[in-house]
Amino acid sequence: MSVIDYKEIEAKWQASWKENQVYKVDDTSDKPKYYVLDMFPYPSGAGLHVGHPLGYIASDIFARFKRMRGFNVLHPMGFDSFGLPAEEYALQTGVHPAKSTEQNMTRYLEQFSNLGFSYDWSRKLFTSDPNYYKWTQWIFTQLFDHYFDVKDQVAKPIEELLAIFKESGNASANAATSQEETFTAEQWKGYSKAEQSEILMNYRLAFRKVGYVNWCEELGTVLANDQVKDGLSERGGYPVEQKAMTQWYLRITAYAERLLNDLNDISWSDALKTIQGNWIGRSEGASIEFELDGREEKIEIFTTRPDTIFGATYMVLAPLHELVGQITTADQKAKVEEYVNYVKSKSEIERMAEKETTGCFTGAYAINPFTKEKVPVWIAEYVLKDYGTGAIMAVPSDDERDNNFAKKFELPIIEVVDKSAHPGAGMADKVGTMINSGFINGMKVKEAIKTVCDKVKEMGIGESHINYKMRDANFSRQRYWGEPFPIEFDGDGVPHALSLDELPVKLPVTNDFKPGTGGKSPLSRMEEWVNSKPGYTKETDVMPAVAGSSWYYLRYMDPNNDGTFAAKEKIDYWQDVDLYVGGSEHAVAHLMYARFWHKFLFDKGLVPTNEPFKKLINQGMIQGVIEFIYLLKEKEDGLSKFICTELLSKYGTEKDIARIPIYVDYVQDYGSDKSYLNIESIEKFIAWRKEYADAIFECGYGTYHKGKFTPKSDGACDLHLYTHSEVGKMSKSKFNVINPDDIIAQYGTDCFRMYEMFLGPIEQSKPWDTNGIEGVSKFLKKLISLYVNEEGQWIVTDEPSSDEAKKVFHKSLEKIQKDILAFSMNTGVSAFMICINELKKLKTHNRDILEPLAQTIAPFAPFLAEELWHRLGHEGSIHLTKYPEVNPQYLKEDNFTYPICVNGKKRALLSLPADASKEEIEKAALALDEITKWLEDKQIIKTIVVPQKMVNFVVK
RNA sequence: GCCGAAGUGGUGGAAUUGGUAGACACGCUGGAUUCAAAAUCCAGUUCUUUCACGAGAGUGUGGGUUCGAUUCCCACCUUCGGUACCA
Repeated sequence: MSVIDYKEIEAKWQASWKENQVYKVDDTSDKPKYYVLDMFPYPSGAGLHVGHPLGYIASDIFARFKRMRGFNVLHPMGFDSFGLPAEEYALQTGVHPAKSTEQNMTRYLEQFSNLGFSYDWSRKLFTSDPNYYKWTQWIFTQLFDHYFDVKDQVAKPIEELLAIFKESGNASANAATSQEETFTAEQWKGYSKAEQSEILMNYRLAFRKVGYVNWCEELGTVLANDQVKDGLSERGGYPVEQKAMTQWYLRITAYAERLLNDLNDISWSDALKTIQGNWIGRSEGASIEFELDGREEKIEIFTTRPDTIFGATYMVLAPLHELVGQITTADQKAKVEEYVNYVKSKSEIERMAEKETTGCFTGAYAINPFTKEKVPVWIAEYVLKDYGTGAIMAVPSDDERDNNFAKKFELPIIEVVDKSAHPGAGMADKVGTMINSGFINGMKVKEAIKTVCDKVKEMGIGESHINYKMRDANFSRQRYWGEPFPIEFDGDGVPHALSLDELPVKLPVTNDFKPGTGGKSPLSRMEEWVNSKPGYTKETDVMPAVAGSSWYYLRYMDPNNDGTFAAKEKIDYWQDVDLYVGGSEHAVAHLMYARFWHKFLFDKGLVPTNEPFKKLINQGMIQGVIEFIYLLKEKEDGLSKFICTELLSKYGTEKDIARIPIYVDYVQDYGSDKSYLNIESIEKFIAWRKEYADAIFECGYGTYHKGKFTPKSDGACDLHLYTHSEVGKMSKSKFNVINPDDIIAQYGTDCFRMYEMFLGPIEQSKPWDTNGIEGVSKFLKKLISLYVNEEGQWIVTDEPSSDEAKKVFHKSLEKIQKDILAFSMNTGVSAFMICINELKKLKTHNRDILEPLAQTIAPFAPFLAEELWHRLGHEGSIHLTKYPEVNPQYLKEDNFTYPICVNGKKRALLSLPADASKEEIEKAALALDEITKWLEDKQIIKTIVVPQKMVNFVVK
């Protein structure tokens, strides 16, 4: 037992900090502001797991450091409390999501408190709170009421667009749009209200269009991608197909250019910027129309290589392209339908990952506008409906996938680019000289691209076009536990945004969360709610979880404001997030949507900055071990059968076997190569999954069935059913969540905090283990022993410390500060360990070192530091004191130890004065016996002397 | 498939702009203390070879640039994250 009882001091200081509101922050101050934000968690039923605090601890250290460095630090926390798991739980148990979510939040709050974070809890928010989602809904109505002016690159009120339509139709409007037809002012005025509304949908930043969802007929519901495995529903294993449905979307594509360009202005990692850039996927090219042989319809394609059009020997449409049904010939109809059904049974990700080349001929032919040749029109899963125009001209000579496809289906390949002058250039490289290409023969690729673009424009069949891979964001969920849309439809089915005084549209209370009919949300069945306003019906879809998280960082600035989403003067003070820390798994979705919303609010003059998160750090994930047991897909004599991993080959291939994840706690030696289930484990498993009570469990030593173990031969060992272990995300659905609670109870919060930091670089992912925690625990005890002896006596003296001890401290202080600023917390902890080891050796008990030492470690070990501070005789919190300054006087080194190398290999060490000249260094090195023996009979060709680095002799 | 990241002792990891590979810990081995254990302290611990001194090899694999490469370049392998409805 340590001389300081961490449980006692944790309770004491938690209460004291709360009572004295140590971490409460004002919205005005003479100090410079600093905003440190953590990605808020979804309050899962499994509780906060050991992966969450990794980023939270690091940002807390940073926030505490900044505070002690004289900044006014905003460091808030809240909950992303809308989400699918709570609704799934409600479906299974009948517990209302609001209730389970609240319970989970209470649990999280306790865990947060135990972790000693310096959050200003008076700013707590959660996205499922009507006082919060009122403003989420309000921002949505603003998106609905705006369009994007492409020329000015700014959002404008829809009224301005209406004025343009009335004045001169839509041809002159520079708006981001999905509208294809043009109309005149007269035509516009002649349209009905419903028709006008339909057209405006093609302009609004929040709009409705048809999109595809994962539809499961058996379950009567729409499924998340996460809930679909191998084309079957995870729950029940029923078929899932792509179903068309009218849904809400956000026109994020309008902001693509700004989202891309403004990446240059923010301090994010290059990797993350690259990911976002690739996600936006800007590509320059041309859209070109191909006529169909003997038909009215035309196929519009997008290509980045218009120069290769003479090599376009076939066309490919996305299988879900609307033209497919129209152009397919009678004799190909059956085959095409079969193929489309096959594609519909697969998720997009599965289709993209498909290694095998698949496709189907439609029977139709298009006309290459330049060669006038008839080219066959195919459909294939490698062309995606939502990318570009959902159709391509295939040029097998210059595109890898087209090439594979052409080879497989024996389609012609015409070489059109001579790359002989560019050895090593790949198919996709835009270099070479055009051949077999009519009027562009002999041109360089770049020139040919421009020439073809000009030509198609002249011919009236196309134009230069910038395409983005990024798609508009599907914003509808056919679910209950999300923000209701602030939208009502009138008698003509025209949607209207509700005004602010009608918000929030509260989620109706119900205990029945089953989906509505035809894939509609559960809300559709609540007729009273849907029809509460005479003559109107409410939208019954709800918003996705990204809605609430797209602007929450602004609400923290003014969390309780009922008159606006956040008061202007408070936003003007806090501006934006200076440092944002969160998991790398959010690299695109959340960060892209939040940037989009922020830019929209900026356009409206509601926020003063163009980007929300100045600096961002992506922490790696703490992974868990996922344990699986193998279940035969076919029952044996009507009984389920689980088999040991070692028997896998006996029972056929992976195809015949399902992998069932199991609670890691049930598994013996989990995570190791030899993880296994014994009889006790199986009994726990059966108690949990009662449907397997009758199952047979077979391992190499025997079988277990209904409580009885039958060995295979006499004297066989116990049951050892080996399991399959994998490393993966910690998740409730994988039954592998490890909570920090037990570790904190055993070692204390300060130790847990420092251990998580000691694990390794913050950005790196790694599986959780507690192997090294003893070392950190010992370190803290050693630290305490500088202040208090084993008998519990206070041993700090007022005598001045030695220069040697001061040197140790100030060198450590310098390193630690540098590490905190670089977010290199693991090396910071190491620096503390080295510092304490040396101070211990020097028997340092002097107040002039131990006081600043306590302040130095305060951001890392807040409880212990506070306790020591008070025992040192101070009133008030250590966390509100000023961080110690480095005294450069103690950083100087008199000597440097040189490695002396021969041919790059270290042969000796030599300590010399730090200011020794090159000549002196060389001379001293050559005098060493260890070196002369390597130089005998050899000739020195070159001598490299780098002061304060090394010496190298090159010999022959 | 595509995009991004990582790969260093038995383990987690360290190593300024290319300059002593393995800091700091865990584990292990031996010793001290103890009736014994825990705890604590001391010493050792990349591998091969050697009684030892020493020598050789070594940062996922294969090449390259350099006096010198964990670090830079090329090709590949493995693992993890994302891939638009998990959050």
